[in-house]
Amino acid sequence: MTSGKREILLDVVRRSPGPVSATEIWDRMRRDGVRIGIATIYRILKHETESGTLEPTEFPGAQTRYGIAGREHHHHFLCTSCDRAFDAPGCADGVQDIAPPRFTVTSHAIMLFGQCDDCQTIQ
Amino acid sequence: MTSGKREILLDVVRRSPGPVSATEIWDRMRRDGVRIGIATIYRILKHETESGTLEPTEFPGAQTRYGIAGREHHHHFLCTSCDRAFDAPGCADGVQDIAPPRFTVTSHAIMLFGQCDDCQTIQ
DNA sequence: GGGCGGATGATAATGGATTCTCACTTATCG
DNA sequence: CGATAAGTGAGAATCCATTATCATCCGCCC
Repeated sequence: MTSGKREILLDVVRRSPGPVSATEIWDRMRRDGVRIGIATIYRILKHETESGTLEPTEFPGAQTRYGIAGREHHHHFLCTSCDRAFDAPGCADGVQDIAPPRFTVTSHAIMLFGQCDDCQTIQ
Repeated sequence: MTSGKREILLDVVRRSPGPVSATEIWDRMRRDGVRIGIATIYRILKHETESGTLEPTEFPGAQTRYGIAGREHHHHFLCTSCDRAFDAPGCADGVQDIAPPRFTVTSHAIMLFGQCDDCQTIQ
């Protein structure tokens, strides 16, 4: 059950600069020569999410991406050129203050869009 | 082409406290006694978006919602009880400062989650 | 080696949002 | 009124992410 593929998958996530989607993981693993099906990717992702190792992040109009769980509060940057997600450390002051009066805020998400360093040198 | 339904739809959007989805508009219009199909809703939404009257906003794991375009910079609150979206005026200081070094930020989105005023009195 | 159970891959199935199709209605204008 | 064009509704079709199915494979114990 604790197969090698699970560890390889986790390594892919750990080495990524931000959360990755099932198909991104799939592509990466196959490119690395690992023979694996998309179903297994989803199986491992589900399992690791339930066991608290991975943490899903939903992006608007995109697949769910997964990152290592339990890290410091942070947000995300989405490159509109290469469509990759990156972690953005920290937060912004007064984020929750913009909520309408009498609303209770339990969590929040900040998403930045633009060009990552790779993409702006190329473009 | 400038049918009455188009104006009714726009009124539904104008009167909403935040962006609304195609099905929310559909439900509302039918409840108001308007006989309309979901296809027409999507047709109008597409047309008004292209003509710059409406502005789509994508929410993580939810349908696209539409609001009146061209208003002041603002963000959104999503009530996790009734699943409605609300406009949240203003912004937070230093939002873009959390981007990784050398990244170019072209836009950003802040999403707050929690209970709207209606839902917290009920629950 | 044989057999058993869990893991796996290919692919079919599902679910939900959106778009397409097409027959039918409505508007326009002479 | 009559004819043509535009608008519309119902439902089929599509698209995509995710899940289910099931035959096969692999490791392990006897």
